[in-house]
Amino acid sequence: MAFRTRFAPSPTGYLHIGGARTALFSWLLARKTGGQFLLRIEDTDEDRNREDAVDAILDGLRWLGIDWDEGPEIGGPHAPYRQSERLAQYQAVAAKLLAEGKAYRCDCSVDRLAALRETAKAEGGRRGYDGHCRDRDLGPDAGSTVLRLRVPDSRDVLLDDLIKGAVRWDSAELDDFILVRPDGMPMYNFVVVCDDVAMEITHVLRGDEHLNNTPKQLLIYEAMGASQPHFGHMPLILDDQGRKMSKRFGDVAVGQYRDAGYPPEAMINYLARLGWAHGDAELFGVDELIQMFSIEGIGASAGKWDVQKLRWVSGHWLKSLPLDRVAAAMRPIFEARGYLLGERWVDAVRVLRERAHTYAEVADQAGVFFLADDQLPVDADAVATVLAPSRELVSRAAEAFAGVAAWTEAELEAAGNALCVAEGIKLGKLAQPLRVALVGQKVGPGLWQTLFILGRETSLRRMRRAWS
RNA sequence: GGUCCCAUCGUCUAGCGGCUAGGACAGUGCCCUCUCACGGCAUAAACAGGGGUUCGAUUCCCCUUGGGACUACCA
Repeated sequence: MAFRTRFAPSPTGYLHIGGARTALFSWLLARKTGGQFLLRIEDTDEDRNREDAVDAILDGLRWLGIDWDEGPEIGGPHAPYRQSERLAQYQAVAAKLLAEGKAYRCDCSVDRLAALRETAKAEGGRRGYDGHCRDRDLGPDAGSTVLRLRVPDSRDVLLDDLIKGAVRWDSAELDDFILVRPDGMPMYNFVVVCDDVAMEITHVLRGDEHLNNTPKQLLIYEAMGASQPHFGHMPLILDDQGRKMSKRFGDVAVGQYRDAGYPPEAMINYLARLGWAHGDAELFGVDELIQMFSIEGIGASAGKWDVQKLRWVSGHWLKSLPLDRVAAAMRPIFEARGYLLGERWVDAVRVLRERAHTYAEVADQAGVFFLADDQLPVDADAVATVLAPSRELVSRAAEAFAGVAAWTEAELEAAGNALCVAEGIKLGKLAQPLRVALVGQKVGPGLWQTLFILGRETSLRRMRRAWS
């Protein structure tokens, strides 16, 4: 069966990792079943409605490689895909509900409502709104009115959730909630249902925080006489405090991870594994995910965001992706740092990615190759304790390497080993001071690789100068 | 407060009545080695508690406890 799924973010200005994950799961389901994945912008709240806020979300999805079959920018058979442009449709549904007596007008003041909520809370729960206008049958000339749904007095509202299983509510717990505001702007629960019906969505995957909205929406489907889609409420992503991930925690926008140098493949892989499992497998490429993904594999309990594991996953992809892809991703990062890329910069990427976990780490370590000598951060302590006692040796090494015919790792290694034999020392005795001379640090890639990437000229210059 | 959800190593999880409770990240130790990484090997680490059901519960049911979400004329 082909699923029609959707992701319906509100324009917050960034793609939240929780949203990214529900989008990913929904997308995976659509791709797996040969169905469609749609994107819809929930922008009925005029207060926060900016075009660039939408773009940030689209950019995040695009970066992850999540494409949509219908939605902003590409349109589709159910256009428009912005709720702010679908007002007429909601009004038509509202008018029908009103005409059929499924909904009614209410002119209670916000003050009265607030007072009602207060007492309801103080007295221990139940409805906040008392149904005051329920049977007053207010007409169109009643002034400022909201439209409320007539909720059954006390009846079971059942949900068979794809992830949570059977959930039941008593409609007595629900208010005659508001469908449309006095100014004609429809409320969230109402538009969601209208759109999911209109767009023929078959499977709704969304965050757990929406579980309590579901009975209201179920009642709206009933009032509309529309058939309901399947619902799956995904467990939340928690921060290290065990709370729902929020801006307050720090890095909740996928853009922050992109900027921090995580490859999208890593983000996809980690996001997928957080809350979903396929046996013991940990590493998944997108194609594998599409093939392996299943709703049954989604867990019911919330999970904590673990940057350590993300980093490990990222390290895997950094090493596994085609070298040219990684190099292409690295280039702008190198340039942004003002690196002077020599002819062997791709070799540097090849060597460095084996020891890094993110693009940023590669860039950090690449400085020793691409920064001018006087820009290099030199470890003074290393120079004093490791290099200084062996300056003579390093300068003899410079002459030995100067005689190498072809500046290749193999030749360099041969020359280095020959020098050790001639000096009667072990490689370690030569390598450490040499490394400090070459890169100004005690740690770094293998000596032969370092020499090769640095090139003859720079290598010899740094050995001869030896930071003195 | 009310409604709802959740509960296996520190973390992500496997388990779908009978297992020495498995894997991965992180931790620790060893190996590899020109350093740091990478990698390899090893090690430590969990079924929240109490009742049931059952020949037998991590697994099914109930309660307790603990966590979380929601509780707008926001989405």
